[in-house]
Amino acid sequence: MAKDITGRSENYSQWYNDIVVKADLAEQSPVRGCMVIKPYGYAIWEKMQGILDGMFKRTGVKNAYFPLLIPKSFFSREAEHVEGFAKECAVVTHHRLMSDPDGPGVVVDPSARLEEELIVRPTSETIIWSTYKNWIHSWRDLPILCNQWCNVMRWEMRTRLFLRTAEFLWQEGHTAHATAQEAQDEAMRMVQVYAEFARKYMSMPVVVGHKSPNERFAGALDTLCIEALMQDGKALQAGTSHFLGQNFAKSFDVQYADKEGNLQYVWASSWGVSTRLMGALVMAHGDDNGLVLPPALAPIQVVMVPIYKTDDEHGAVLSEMHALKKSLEDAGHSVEIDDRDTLRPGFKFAEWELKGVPVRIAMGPRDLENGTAEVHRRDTLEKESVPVERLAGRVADMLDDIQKNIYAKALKFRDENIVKADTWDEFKELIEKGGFIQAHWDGTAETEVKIQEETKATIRCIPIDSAVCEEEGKCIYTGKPSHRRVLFARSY
RNA sequence: CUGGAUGUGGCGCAGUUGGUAGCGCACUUGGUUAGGGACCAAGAGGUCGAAGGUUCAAGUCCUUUCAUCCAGACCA
Repeated sequence: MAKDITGRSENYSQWYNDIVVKADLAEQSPVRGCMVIKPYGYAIWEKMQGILDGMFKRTGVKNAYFPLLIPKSFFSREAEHVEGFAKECAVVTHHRLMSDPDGPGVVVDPSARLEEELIVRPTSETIIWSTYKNWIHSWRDLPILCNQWCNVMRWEMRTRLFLRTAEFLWQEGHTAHATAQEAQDEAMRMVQVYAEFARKYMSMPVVVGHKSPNERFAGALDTLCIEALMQDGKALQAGTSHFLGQNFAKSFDVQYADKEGNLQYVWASSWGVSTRLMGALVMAHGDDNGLVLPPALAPIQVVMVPIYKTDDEHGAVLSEMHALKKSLEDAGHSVEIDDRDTLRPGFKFAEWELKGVPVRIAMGPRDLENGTAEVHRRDTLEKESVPVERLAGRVADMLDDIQKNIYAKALKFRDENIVKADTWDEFKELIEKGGFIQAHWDGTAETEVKIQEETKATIRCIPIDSAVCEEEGKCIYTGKPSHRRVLFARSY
């Protein structure tokens, strides 16, 4: 009911929601548009955080934390930036509650109105740049490479768990540099970090590219992104990295004295990924049995299910399992023994599959007799009987293989769904099938908007790492000359 | 804000021409089971989104209102 790109798609939302809820990742909170991330889901996010954080730090980035609330006036400074966000924000207007004079409960104390409203951050550029002003005086203070892990809030009209929620968790990096080149390099470096993370750890292929001017982040001169293809044929923007030029430096008056003693505005980049990556993970690999987690991000990589009838058998299986667990843990795997005695094995099998645990080991009296264990892998659903002494090695190989296999599978899927369109009719037909379409575009915003209006397709990116796109041609919509193909898709 | 739909135990739903609420799952207890989502028995749980109206009688009809979901506008 979930996957193939040709048929359904109406059921896909349902499938996605089911998995997110049933696999214990998250649920809707009573507050409209907000989300409760449950322990199992959060454990995956923590793994993502840990890996990304390490990758950032290896490039010299340091973590910091800036306030949740931003004075409204800060948003009046950078006109272009404000255009992008100001409309859909939560605003704090009062600072005190009082008992309701007309009954039980509390009301907002009208006398506690703030002189200046505070905005719940939709992103932190403004507060960070107003702070950077104090940090930056000389060329010796640069570059500044800061990241923060935090929550942000955007008052979205329609929300979907992980993919679009009013409040979400993310990291936002904000860097300040002496030269345009350095800031551009930083933006490029970070989008490559995101691409590596997606490919290596999430086992999710991505296309790296530039956003068209229309799709650019408000206030940016260039926006780089990674775009992934979901199993229903829609694209998902999984991370962005912006070259901000001197816009914020000028708005917040951040200047430094260069080696010659001249005052210069600094150059900026910002970059971020969010809990949306969780949604990407679900949609990139999930199947009809539930979630499929890449071993690198699975909170539990191996789950063991004991099978027994009598107490004696239970004890024997369990002691064998504890020994195996130890050897697997010594090899660096995270292992859990599911010893809940109220549930039957079949139920546990189904439940752990739903949660996407990569490898399952079942052991029962039969195995004890033979000195084996039944090993099951989540990605292919194949079972094999493995002698206990070879188990540790087999599991290590299998985890490795799953990580690679689901990448290969996702890559194959994506490559099968990147097609070229050379005429407008062809384009309109292909876009209905889903997937990425490589097509020529005349480079104008008007054409882009027209194409979107007629087909709901947007330019996902102008790829930087695809030689196929470099060629002369004619815009599919206007017929005007074009020097390269760009990537179109319908998207989340 | 525009268009469509839905509100009934924790979840998913049924409820006919109005007659005073029922099913599945989950839950509790006891037992039998256990190598792919067990079964039997007993039990607990709802003033049917809210307010008002029609009627001898409203989950059902009428009015108002609120909420949620889907499709748009906005967006990572």
